Amino acid sequence: MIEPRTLKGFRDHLPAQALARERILDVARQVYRSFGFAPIDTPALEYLEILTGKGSAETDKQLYRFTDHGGREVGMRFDLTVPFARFCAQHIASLGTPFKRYHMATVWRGENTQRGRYREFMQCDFDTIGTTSPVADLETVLVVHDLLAAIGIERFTIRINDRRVLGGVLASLGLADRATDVLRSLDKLGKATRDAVKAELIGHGVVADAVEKLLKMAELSGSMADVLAGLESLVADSESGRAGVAALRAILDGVQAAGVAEGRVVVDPSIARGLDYYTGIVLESFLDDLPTLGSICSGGRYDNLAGLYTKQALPGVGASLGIDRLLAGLEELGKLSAVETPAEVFLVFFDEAHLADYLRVASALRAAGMAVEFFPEAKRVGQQLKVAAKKGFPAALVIGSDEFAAGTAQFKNLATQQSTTIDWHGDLHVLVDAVRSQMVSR
RNA sequence: GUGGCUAUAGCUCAGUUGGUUAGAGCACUAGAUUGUGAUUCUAGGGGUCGCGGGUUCGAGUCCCGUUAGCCACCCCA
Repeated sequence: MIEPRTLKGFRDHLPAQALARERILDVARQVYRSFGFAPIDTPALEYLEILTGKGSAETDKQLYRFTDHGGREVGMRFDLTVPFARFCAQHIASLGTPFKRYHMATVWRGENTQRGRYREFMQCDFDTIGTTSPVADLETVLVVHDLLAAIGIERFTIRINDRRVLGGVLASLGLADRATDVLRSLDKLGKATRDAVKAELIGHGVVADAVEKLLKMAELSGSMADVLAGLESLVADSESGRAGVAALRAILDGVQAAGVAEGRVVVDPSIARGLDYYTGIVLESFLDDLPTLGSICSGGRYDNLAGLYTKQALPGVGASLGIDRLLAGLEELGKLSAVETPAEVFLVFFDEAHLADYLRVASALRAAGMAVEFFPEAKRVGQQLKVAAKKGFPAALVIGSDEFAAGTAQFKNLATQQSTTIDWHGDLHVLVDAVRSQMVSR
């Protein structure tokens, strides 16, 4: 016998989890579409050169790669951004700009696993390309907000910053050439201790005076107005830095105008993001009840998405929801439902002689838009109800020979164990209407 | 990829300085009960002790390796 097992970092999804996943995917699809983003898809496999071209040494290491049967060097996509860049280089001429798309698909990274970190996981990206409008930046933040809210997360925070602010501060400190290292160190504030970050910065050759200024920047706090004012004074001598602060201010004003609750979107000068292609706003979002999980939805603005594949400059802005990390978080917080069925009505198979009647009833309910599971075996009623309750059906419909004779049915609320009698006199329309109203008032 | 912790039934766990045939609760199956999820009672299925070596008269227990999970680094969703 072969031992059944799954690869490290790869997982099976049982119904309870798969239902939760699909629900979030449905919500994401709905929110993206509500802003006019259109769906696309790309292959899981790409020519290796497409994927390795822009990647850092790190992503190259994490790439799943192999030689296919035709001798081609291929790789599995490790994010949705790089394939999208290739996609745009090939198709933007026929799509036109600005172009808004969403893409929800599986990606693979051969890195070490941890809580909320897998080797196979799904990303739900959306991007607006071909425009440098600040409205697109604002809209990106609004989409993330609406998405997390629509998923039903009550406590979350979207943290935004602007690379130009960081760049301005670094330039004024003469650290532009060490930007990546410095930003990565600053990014650890909140996770590592202040002294550890300090030591790391000094290790990067930052002089003590500059270290203090960097920490002062990253630790700016108070009202949003205070933070923005603080940043403004730090970047006073940098034109792009001032532009960055203005952009952040515009986003805060915009989300307020759009009716986003206070505190949901905040400026956090320590948000840098490791990815070095970001050039404007950057954003990360966190579950307030589980900040150590890491960001569940991140993104930002970039100047040139597809420079490796086309001469056409394609600026854009977008973000990505990490649905598997989010699910790991929701599960840890006990916010995932244990329901194992997508159906609402469990139809008990009571009396074998009435099989045809059960099939008619089930069909009528389905035609009316209800999901119905008809139990395939005429086993004991108690057993069938037990199964139904365990799987989380909200309701069961019990119609035995007595009920068929009397033209009635028992509608059983499986959560409260209470039954009500439906008089349908053999008229399926009456039965369907009654079940529907019972489901609603349940 | 580097380092640390962990692994016994479907789940949660017990298992004595190494000593007979590895246990409990819950869950599951059948029956008491051929018309209703509980309770009770009866019977039952299910474990190569993650896997592979080693030490020993004897290993679930000690040692080494390996796989997986978790944690830290790194990076990120």
